[in-house]
Amino acid sequence: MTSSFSKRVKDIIKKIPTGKVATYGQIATYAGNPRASRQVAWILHSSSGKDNLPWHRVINSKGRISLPHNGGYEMQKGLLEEEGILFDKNDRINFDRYLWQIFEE
DNA sequence: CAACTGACGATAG
DNA sequence: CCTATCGCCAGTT
Repeated sequence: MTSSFSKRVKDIIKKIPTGKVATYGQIATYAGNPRASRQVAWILHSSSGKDNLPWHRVINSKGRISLPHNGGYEMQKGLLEEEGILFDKNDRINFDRYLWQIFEE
């Protein structure tokens, strides 16, 4: 079942520092598969509530939340704002300020 | 083993 | 900005 990839992804997500966000591509890349961004999303669905994953810190490459406005979008946005992550008027996150510099750790 | 599924990404128009 | 398409990969059925 849990191939090392999935485990690594969960591990990485847990390491995202408060006040920072990461993209699916980033996580997938860091986990060893630059093209497995979909699995990252899938894993979030699979175990965001089971493990204590800060799923709200994971966004898409556009700097936006992928969830529909009636399916968690507002909740995720609220959680991020509580951590000090603000959105611009296009509802996008400013990568220069909030993107997790994953290779610095 | 085959088909299907995704909270994606990049590209093309 | 938008939609349409294809690629990619792990996990399910």
